[in-house]
Amino acid sequence: MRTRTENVANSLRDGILQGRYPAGYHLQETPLSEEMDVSRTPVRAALAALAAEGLLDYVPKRGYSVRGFSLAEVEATYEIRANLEGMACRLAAERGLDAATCRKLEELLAWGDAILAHGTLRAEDQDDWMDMNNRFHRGLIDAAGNRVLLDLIERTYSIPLASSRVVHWYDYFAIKGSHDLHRRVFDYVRDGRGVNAEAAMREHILQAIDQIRDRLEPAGADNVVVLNAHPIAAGGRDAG
Amino acid sequence: MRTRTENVANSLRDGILQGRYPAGYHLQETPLSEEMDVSRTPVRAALAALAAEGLLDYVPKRGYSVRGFSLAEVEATYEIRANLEGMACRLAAERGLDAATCRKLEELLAWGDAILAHGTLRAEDQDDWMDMNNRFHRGLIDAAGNRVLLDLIERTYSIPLASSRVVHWYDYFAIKGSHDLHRRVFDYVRDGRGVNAEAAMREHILQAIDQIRDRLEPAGADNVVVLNAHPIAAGGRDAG
DNA sequence: TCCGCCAGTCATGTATACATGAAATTTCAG
DNA sequence: CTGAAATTTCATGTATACATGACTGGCGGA
Repeated sequence: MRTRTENVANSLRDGILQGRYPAGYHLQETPLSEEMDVSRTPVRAALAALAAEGLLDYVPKRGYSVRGFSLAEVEATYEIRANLEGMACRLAAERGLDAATCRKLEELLAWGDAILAHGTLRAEDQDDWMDMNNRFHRGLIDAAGNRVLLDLIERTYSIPLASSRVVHWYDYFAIKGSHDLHRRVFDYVRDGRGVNAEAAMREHILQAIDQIRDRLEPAGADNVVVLNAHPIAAGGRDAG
Repeated sequence: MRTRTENVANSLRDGILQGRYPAGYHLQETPLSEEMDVSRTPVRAALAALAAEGLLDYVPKRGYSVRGFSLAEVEATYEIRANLEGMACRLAAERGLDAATCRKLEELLAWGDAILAHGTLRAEDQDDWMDMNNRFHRGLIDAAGNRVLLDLIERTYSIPLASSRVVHWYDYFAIKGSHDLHRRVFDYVRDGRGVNAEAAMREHILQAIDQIRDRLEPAGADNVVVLNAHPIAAGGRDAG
């Protein structure tokens, strides 16, 4: 973290993703600047950045409010991610992996093997898994060598329930299946089989939708803070 | 245009898309604020907004530079747009068109019929066509009722050569073919045939890639200002 | 009682001064 | 003359004061 703007943006992003600021909440510059002990300038810049990421709604002269997401939007996000990351794998396969990338991905797969070797999901491994998973996906996306694709994929990660920090860490066999697909994707990419790589990555990501749905529907959609948006409405300055 | 920030952003966006600021050009706050006769504050906000749109590169403490796009990136953008807008049509078909939307889309199709009725492409019709085309696509996307999808699609429009302002207005039969596909897409959506609607929209957008390629390759990629990025490099403060 | 106008309040928009730190230049040792 | 360290320069980062305009609440008329 270099600039205060970045600090504030990270702090706000955490707050939003953790649900500390509920959907519709009106984020005001002055209170935030006092809480964070900076001036309004970096707060304004951070709010603008988060709005551009899609986490906030913005209306000129009215300010920023926390955006909500419907279950349909979360599902669409996963479907889109599946398409985009699948495409990235296809491009990476067509382009070919350089030796360093190949080695790095193999190491990440070995890391995954190590985590799963216990035969059960240990809570203390969850962060490691998330880290490994993010690096693996990112490695493949980078291997596609297409920044437009990277940008759009990153944007799908910014949607709360589709965030790369969300790991559905409760079913050993689901995680194991994920890892197996990682390996298959890698093999396909390495062997230049773009179409197969694309399909395998799509399958891998689309599985996550079911996990999301399984988790949300029994709980009821209202239980999820990020759902059901209430953008700043006329006639309610501090609505939220 | 309400705020100065928006004015500056629009002005800069035009300049970038028209190639007045070449790829790699370092946009500095003070000179811009003097040119545009505003303070640095709205200029900064506008630069941040354009960077978030993906038109500029940003490095903390170094500033903003015009981003370049490779032909591969432009092609990928169209492929992605084809997927996303196809998906939008599928969702719209599954959801069903309300009467007002249905009527509006039919009017837009009739507008297209009228433009093409001359049997030849008249230069003065180009803006009308672009307007009609944008409204038609936007109408379908809105009908999908999914803002995440809308956001991502809009982002694909912000890439220079994939911008909604680019119309390949030089081949009557290509335009006529476009229009016929519009009509087929609409019919499928209206009739609730989501899969067909998706396929037709994909076909429609993927055709544009060929037109882009046909236009760029004979001219040589270097002829195109937005290609071949030169992001701000270490050792070149005013590198351009 | 209800509607609409008016002024007050306050959040956002903008200008400007100062702080910070990266790049360019100069200086000096070898 | 070469190279590196110190200095200078200046663009960006931040704080703060002021401007603008949207919501609020009260007043008066219907």
